[in-house]
This record gives sequence, C-alpha cells and structure tokens, in this order.
Amino acid sequence: MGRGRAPCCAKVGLNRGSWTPQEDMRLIAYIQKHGHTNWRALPKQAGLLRCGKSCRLRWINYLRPDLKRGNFTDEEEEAIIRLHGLLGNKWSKIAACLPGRTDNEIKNVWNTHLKKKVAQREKKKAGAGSGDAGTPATAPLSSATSSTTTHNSSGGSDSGDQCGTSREPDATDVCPLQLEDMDVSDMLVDGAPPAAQPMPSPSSSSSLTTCVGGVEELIELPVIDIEPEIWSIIDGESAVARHGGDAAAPCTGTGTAVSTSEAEEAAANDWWLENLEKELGLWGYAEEDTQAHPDLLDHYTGLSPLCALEGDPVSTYFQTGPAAAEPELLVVVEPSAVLL
DNA sequence: AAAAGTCTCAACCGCCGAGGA
DNA sequence: CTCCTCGGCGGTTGAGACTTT
Repeated sequence: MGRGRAPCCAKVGLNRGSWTPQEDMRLIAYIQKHGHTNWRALPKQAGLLRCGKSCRLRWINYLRPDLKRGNFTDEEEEAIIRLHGLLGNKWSKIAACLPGRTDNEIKNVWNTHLKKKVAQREKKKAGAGSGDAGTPATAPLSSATSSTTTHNSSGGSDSGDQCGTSREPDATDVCPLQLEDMDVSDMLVDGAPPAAQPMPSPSSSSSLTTCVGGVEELIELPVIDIEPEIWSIIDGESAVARHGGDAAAPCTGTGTAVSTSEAEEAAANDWWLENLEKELGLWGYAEEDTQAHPDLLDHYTGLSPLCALEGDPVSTYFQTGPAAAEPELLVVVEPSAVLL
C-alpha cells in the first residue's frame, strides 16, 4: 500500500501494497513447484509483478504453511516478554523460539500489547516497591533490553537465518536456556526430538530452518501437485473439476506423518490447497469477487459452497491456529523441496 | 447513526553481513 | 583484497477495522 518511505530502487511497473489472492496463489504454486532458492529471480519466473523482497516477506509472514494463526496465547506472550528481556528487539531470534510465529508478528504484538503490559508491570512493581520473584521476566528487562538492543543491533545478520549455523552464542542459545527457565517448554520448540515433535501445522512445512534446541532443523515442505490445475487457474483458464474429493477426508484414518499411496498424496495435496484457498478467500468466491476477478469465475463456479468450511479441522487451523485443529495430517515430502 | 479516535497488522524501507566472482 | 549481489533484519508507515463519544 505504498507505505513507508519512497522506493529505494526503481520498481516501476511492479505491484505494491496488499497482495491479491491470485498473487498469493501464484506465489504458493511457484514455491511449491520450484522452491525459493532465489528470491530476486522468483517474481519474474513466477510471473509476479512484485519485487523479490515483497515475495519473500509475503511467504514468510503469511503464506508459509507452518504458520500459526490466531491470537497469541498467554504463554506465548510471557515467552516473548522474557525473550525480549534477554534479547531486546531481536525479533527474528525471538521468533525462532516461537514456532509458527513470525518476527513481524511478534514485533507487532510487542509494540501493540506487550510493551504496555510490561510497562504497567514495572509501574506496579515500582509502586509496590517489592520485586516479586514471580515476575522474573521484568527484572532483566530494562537492562537487558537496552543493552542487548544497542549491543546487537549492528544489523540483522548476526542472526542470519533463524538460529542459523553461524551465529553468536548469545541469542540462539537462549532457546534451550529459556526452556528451562520458562514454563513454556511445551510451547517452544525444544529438546523434544525433532522428528517426534513436528511443527504444529497441518502440513508442516516449508523449506525452512528452525531452531530446535540450538540445532538447525529442516522443516519439510508439503508438496502439492498443483501444476495443471493451479497453473491453469492462475492463468485464468477454465477450471479443472478438481474438487471431487472430500475436503476433510485426507487426514482421516492414516494418522501417520507420511502418506504412502499416491491417491492419498493427491488427496492430501488437494485438501491442503483447498483450505489454503479458503484461507485466502478464494474458495467459494462470491459473485462480486469473481466479477472483480473474472479469470477465476470459471474455476469457482464449479466448486462446493463456502459452507463446507465449517467443521473442517484444517480450515479451523488456518483461521484460529493449530491448537484447534486436528494435528494429524498427511505430509508429502519431496526431497528436492526440502533444501533451501 | 455518524463522526472521531484508537488499534491492529500487513507491507514497505534502508541497512548490514555473508558469500561468491 | 575488493566489489557486487543477495538474503535477512529491524524500524516505520498507513489503510482498514474496531471502539468510543
């Protein structure tokens, strides 16, 4: 939306501002198919009129399949407060300890809620005059925040990737450290065996690395065979009647992390994508919307109504977060998509 | 019911460091 | 060793949603 300062570089002819559902679909489809090894080149190759940064941000902050949705829990908020006390404004590092949350999201929550919350606490504390051990988060806050912030804010790259390989000892080592100190260990990605504790997403996940007890873990990207359908949708061609399956079906019964049959695989892929479409507002596109996006009309007229959404665990996941949804789902792993 | 004020959050920006040529 | 490209980070902005008057 043309926010912030003037463009730093020539971006004439590129779209800016909010992403349209079509752009989202196109980006998802491209990343599912090719991964994102080169953000710079991605928009061109994907046919998006966006800059690479914009694509990256959109993917990381919104489209990634392993993102949690919904409000922050109290535990998460407490974790953020404490981590902020230790790390300062190192949002990416804080985010690395909160699976499914993005640095942007955490930053927003801090700036909108938690900063006030902490200020109030300290005020109370100052007023009461007694430092209660029950709120250790605030104790290191003022000092640690300022010191670490100024100290570490020499740029983003001390973090590199989230809990990346080459990192300073201070930040990422906080993850395991926090786990012991905090009562949020069940929430944080922790010493639990990586394989035994996947990201809490319905289809975890993307080609990301995440901090697991200081160990870099590859999160697997669900592969969705969407090429013919989605690309045709994206290109505005007539729809393929791909909605034969039951949207909620694929996760039933199997309960295993990896599907074994191609049919299940395809069903899982359709299912995941279908729910993503719902999340993006593409599913059951209203008439006025299809008028605004006539290229999608053909596709959506053949699909089941929006009401199918209700009761669907994955829809619930996308709308409210994984806690509300059935964790079981099919994850189809394509090795080539796992690596960054 | 309408207007004004406040809040939320997605998206933009510039800067920095890593890595390759 | 220097330069260039790229990815990533943290700060900032503003449109839209929501609440209050």
